[in-house]
Amino acid sequence: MRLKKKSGYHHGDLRRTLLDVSVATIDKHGVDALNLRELATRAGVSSGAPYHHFADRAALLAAIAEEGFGYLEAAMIRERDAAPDDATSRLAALGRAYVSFATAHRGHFRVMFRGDLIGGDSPELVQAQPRVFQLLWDAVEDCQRSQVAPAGDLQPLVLTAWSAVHGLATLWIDGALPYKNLNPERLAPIVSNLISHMFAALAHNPASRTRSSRRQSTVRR
Amino acid sequence: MRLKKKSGYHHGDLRRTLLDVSVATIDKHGVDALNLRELATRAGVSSGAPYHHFADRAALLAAIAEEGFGYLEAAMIRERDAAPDDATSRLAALGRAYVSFATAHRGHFRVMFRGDLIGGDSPELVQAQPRVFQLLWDAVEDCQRSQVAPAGDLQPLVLTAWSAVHGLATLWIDGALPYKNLNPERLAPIVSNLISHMFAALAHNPASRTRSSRRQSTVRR
DNA sequence: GATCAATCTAAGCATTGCTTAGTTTTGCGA
DNA sequence: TCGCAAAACTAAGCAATGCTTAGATTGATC
Repeated sequence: MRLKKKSGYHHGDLRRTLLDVSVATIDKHGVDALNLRELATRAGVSSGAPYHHFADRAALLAAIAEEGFGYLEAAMIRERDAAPDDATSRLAALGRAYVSFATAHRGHFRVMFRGDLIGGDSPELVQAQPRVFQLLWDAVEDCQRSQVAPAGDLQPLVLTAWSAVHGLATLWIDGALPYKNLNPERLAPIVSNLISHMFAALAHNPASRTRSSRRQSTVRR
Repeated sequence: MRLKKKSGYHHGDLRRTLLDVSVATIDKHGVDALNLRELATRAGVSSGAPYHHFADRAALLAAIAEEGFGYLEAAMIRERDAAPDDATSRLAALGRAYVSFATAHRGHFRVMFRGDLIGGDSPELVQAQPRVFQLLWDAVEDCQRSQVAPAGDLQPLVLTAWSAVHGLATLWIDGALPYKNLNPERLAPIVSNLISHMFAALAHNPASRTRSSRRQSTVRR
């Protein structure tokens, strides 16, 4: 990953090269290992050149995050539309796409939720995340309409589904899972299985209304 | 958070002070904002002093992570033992404790899973995480024994439970949840509800065997 | 009371993010 | 085609920060 410059002085597509080299570095060594001077050297330019394409390091990372959300959204839509045409299958497909994206694009994923690094100023980035979230929200709502998710407040359901896939992706990427035998291929069916049955099972369990307003009447005043 | 030195030259308990000030800074501004020189100034010592207590920045962060795992383990045990004496309630208590810890000790939690920062060398740290994991594992196993979790391979069940609480905690801490009305108090019942019913419901759903060996016989050769 | 280890200070080196001033190239209108 | 303004890049350097080194101060132990 050291895309060379073509002519002498002008690089040709330095912005693209910087993004690619950065993502590869972050994938291999983490965000903190990304060094703008070394990055410039690897891209074949001087250390000041990147600043003509990105205001600062945070802006570079924000661009990576934005790109990542774009890829993620596309992958989720693709998998969802390729899934069988029932609400549960489509939600499961979204979950699988989420985890698959994280494991396959570690470099992007490692940046996408680091609000502390990228300082959520970029307007494109601010809009990218809610779009992904909306996909999930709509799918859960479909499950509810199809009565394969419990009635009631949608928020806890969406939160549960998102947390499960996000947690799995995060733990995997951080290398926190104490399983040696766990590769990304084995992750997908776990997600599938989880999502497919979780809401369906909950829907038939009368105790699982999700409104949090189950205060006991004795406590009420 | 600027514990002063008592006498003139020697601080008294610099190590403790460094940890406390660090955690407070990380809680407020993130790990990347932690600056050893400013840290030293805040603790009232010169910029070289911290290196007599921590080999480098990574070692300081590792100490914070280790401390965090200790607190987390204690909180989980406390909540579990205070819960009603059935497997489901105890697992739910573990989950609540996990999320509560994360929101209440953001400074610690932000470091605990950043293997890229702390370089997993410290032997105490290496042992701390599996202990927490074991708590979860045992609780899920109890659920299985009590038949409130599906039979079969335990790994996907543990993974699901852990992912859900870890994801919720992570999303919350990263400020990624697009809910304005969501405070830590509202998180706890969501976790409780999720954990309490997830496995129980799954246990009665015959399609949810967790062994991933459900290849169709037609594909088998 | 002397000695030694632990703790701390002062000073400085190397790395890295970013800026500034000037150079080279490209694109575009006259 | 010419000329010029904007874009892209280089070279040099400042400031912040992690870490090291040499030496000063303190507290503990015999």
